[in-house]
Amino acid sequence: VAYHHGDLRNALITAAADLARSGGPGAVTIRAAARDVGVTPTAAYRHFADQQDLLQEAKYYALTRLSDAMNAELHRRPALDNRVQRALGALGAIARGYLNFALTEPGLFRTAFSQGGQPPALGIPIDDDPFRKLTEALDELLEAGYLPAARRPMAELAAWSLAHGYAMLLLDGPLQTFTPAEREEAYVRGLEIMAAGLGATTLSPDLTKALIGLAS
Amino acid sequence: VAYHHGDLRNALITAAADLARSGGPGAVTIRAAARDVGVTPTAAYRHFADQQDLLQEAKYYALTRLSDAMNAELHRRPALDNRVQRALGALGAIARGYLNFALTEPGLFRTAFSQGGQPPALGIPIDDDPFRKLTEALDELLEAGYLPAARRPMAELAAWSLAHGYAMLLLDGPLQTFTPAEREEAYVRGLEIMAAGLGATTLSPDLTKALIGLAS
DNA sequence: TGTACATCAGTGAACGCGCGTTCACTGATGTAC
DNA sequence: TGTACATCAGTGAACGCGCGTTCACTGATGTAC
Repeated sequence: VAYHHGDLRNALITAAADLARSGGPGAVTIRAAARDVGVTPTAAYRHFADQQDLLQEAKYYALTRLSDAMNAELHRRPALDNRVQRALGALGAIARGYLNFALTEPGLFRTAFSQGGQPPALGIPIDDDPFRKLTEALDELLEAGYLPAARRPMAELAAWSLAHGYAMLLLDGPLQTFTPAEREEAYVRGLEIMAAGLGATTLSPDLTKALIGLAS
Repeated sequence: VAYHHGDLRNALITAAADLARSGGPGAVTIRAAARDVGVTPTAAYRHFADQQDLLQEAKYYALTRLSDAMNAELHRRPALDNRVQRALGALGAIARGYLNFALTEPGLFRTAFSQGGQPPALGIPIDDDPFRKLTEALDELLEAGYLPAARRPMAELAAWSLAHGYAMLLLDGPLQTFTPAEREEAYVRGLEIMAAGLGATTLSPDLTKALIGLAS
C-alpha cells in the first residue's frame, strides 16, 4: 500500500543493497540508506526494527542475486545427453556463476556472507535454488555410477567450500594480485581436482588413516 | 630500547591482538588498544602511523598464530615410511591445523583474512611456513607418482581454498549450526575428495569440456 | 456525498557514543662537555 | 663525576565525524457515520 512516500520500505532496501554493492556490509547503515532515499533516519524506523534488520534485508538481496548468477550460468550451458556430462556441467555452471558473482559484485558477495544476523540457509528460502540443483547433480552422479555411494554424503559441502574459499582468497586474501589468466587457470585446476575426486575410487585404508589423523 | 613505558609498541600490538581475538578485525582500534594498555591514544601515534597500521600488526600476529597451529598439527603426526602416506599426512595435518585454528580462534582467523591492508602473502613472510610445506607435500605426491603432472600446477590453491571455504562457511555461513560431529564428518568427506582428486587419473576431454564451460 | 475524526508515515531536533586524529604541552631520559 | 641541555615518549584537551536511536510533533491519508 502506498502512503506518503509510496513504498519506503522497498526504497530503503534498494538503497541498502546499493550501499552493500559499493561498500560491503559495513556501509549498510540506516542513516545512509535514509539519506540516499531522501528521507529522515527516523522514517526508517517505521519499517525496520533496527540497523541489523535492514542489513538482514541487504544480505537476503545479495543472496538472491548470487542465486540469479548461478542460475544464469546454468541456463547458458547447452543441454547434454550423457548423464555424467550433464551433472558435471551443472556442477561447473554453478561454480562458475558463484565465482563470477564474487568477482563482479564483491560488495554484495561479502554482504551475503558477512558475520551476524541470520546465516544464509541451505537451500530453503530462495525459489529456483541452485543449492538444490547442486544436490540433484550429485545425486545424478551417484545414480550414473560415477560417484561412489560412500562419498555421496555431504559432497555438496566440499564443492561449495572449494568455490567459496577460492572466492574469498581472491577477494580479500593472498590471491588478490592474480591476473585474470591466473584466476582462470587456478579455477580450472581446482574444479578438475574436485570432479576427479568425486569420481575416483575410494582411498585405501592406509592412506585414509594417514590423511585424516585424529580429531582433536 | 625501554623508555618511559618500556615497550609500548609491543604492548599495543598485544592489546590489538587481544581485541582481534575477542572481537574480530572491527574491534581493533587505536583508542581501545591504548585504553587496555593504560595509556593515552595520542601515545600510540608515536609507534603507529594510523589505525590501519595497528590493524596490520594484528593481522600479522593472527597469521603467525595460524601458522603455529598448522605446524603444531604437523608435529603431532607420527612419521610415516611410505612417501604417499607421508605427503597425504602432511596435507591432512595442515588442513586440520587450519580448521582447528579457525574454530578455536575465530576472531583471529577473521582478522587474518579481513579486507584491507596487506593481504597475507603466499609463503614468504613467516618462518617455518606451512604453505611451503604444503608445496613440498604436493611435490612429493608428484614424485611418488600419485599426482599426475598435469594436475600439479596450483594444486596448493585447491587444497587451501577447500579448507578456507569450509572454515568460512562454518564461522559465518550456513554451517554455523553444525554440531561437532557434523563438522568432523564434512571435514573428512571433503578431505577425502580432495586427496582422491589429486590422485585420480585425468578426466576425459568430454567430461572436462562439460565441466569447465567457457570463461565469461 | 460530505464532514469529523482516527490513524500513522514521515519530520526536526536532539541524546550519547566511540572513533581517528591533532595540538600545545610536560617531564623523564639520555648526552655533551 | 657533575651539570646544562637536547631529545622525545607520553599527557590532556579538544576537533569533527557518522553512527544508532528516541522524543514530541505534524500533516496527509483513510474511514465512520
